[in-house]
Amino acid sequence: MKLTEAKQQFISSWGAFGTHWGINRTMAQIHALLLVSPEPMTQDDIMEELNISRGNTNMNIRELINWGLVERVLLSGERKEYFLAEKDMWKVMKQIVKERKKRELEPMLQLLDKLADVEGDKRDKQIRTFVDTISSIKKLGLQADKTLDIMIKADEHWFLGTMMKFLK
Amino acid sequence: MKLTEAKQQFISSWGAFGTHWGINRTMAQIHALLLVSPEPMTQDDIMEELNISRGNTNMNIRELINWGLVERVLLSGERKEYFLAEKDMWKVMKQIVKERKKRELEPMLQLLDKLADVEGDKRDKQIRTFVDTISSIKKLGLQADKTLDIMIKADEHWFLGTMMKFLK
DNA sequence: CTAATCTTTCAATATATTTTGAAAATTCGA
DNA sequence: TCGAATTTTCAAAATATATTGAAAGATTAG
Repeated sequence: MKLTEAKQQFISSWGAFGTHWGINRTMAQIHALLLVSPEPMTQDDIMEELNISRGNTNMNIRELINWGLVERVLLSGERKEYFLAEKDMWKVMKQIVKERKKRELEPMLQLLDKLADVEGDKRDKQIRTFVDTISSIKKLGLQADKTLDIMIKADEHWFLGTMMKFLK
Repeated sequence: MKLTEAKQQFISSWGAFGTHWGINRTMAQIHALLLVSPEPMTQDDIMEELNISRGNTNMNIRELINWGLVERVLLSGERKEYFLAEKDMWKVMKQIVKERKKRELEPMLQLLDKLADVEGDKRDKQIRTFVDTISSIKKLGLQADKTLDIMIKADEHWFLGTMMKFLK
């Protein structure tokens, strides 16, 4: 397969993939494009390559920067901004995990805390089921929270190596 | 907090949560409702409780069944179908992981395999970056695949116990 | 300071997804 | 087998989300 075709396929699949994870197609496509680009790219480069509008490009680059996946680069002597994606996929994964944990898991755990102490007779079946469900979700959530925290801090080799030994 | 309010909040947040994970709001809400319901419920019960149409209810219940999160229950002497959610959250999580792995991770790994052998001079910077990126995504993906497989087969106590030892 | 270049915003538009509800299909008791 | 009860389907409508592009805002070279 030729590079151009492979690149197209990668960008398009990464985009489709993103939509399953609550990330919009364009954001994922820009990310994919920058991931396989050896050099930093400008907004215009990206617009042209993906055939999308200036506004759309701008918004989604910004979002990628918020997620910590892309950084602005200033090339000396150039007026334009260039954009560069983090290429170390372990770091990329940790960054995504970190953000999603902050944006989703942590608020959910807070909510579960509030919901856990519902009033009423604990012998009531409705109440008991509610409390039990909430508390088992919370237990699993806390477990995940801890595990992810360690992963976020970990070095790739240590983490994967140790993990593999344990899970064998 | 009263049970009714707590339930409302749980259902509504679980729905919002779902949308961040590529699951539609209604499907997540029905799941939440069934998770905290001690008894199996009928389609009509669900429609009424969530104020949604018959068609919508039916479609999403079926989708939950496809995901293996809800099962049909026939109560003796009753014509109607009842629906019951798996309450063991460890099993629920394993089931979700299993399905997403099959639907998303595995196809992605297949694609990466195809993309990995792009033609061309490996000294070309474009090609090298492409190949390197693809192969490091693949490496991480395979790692995840293995880990998730172990988790899917694992018993909760063994898995969490091992994790905890590992993470200390 | 000015003008050219570049970036950001956002209302309007386009697209995609979800929901409805009525009709068709199925199921099952009598 | 009939017909009432129940489930399923799916085209149309409603809603939600993403995209455009032109205008406004910001930045910097000269």
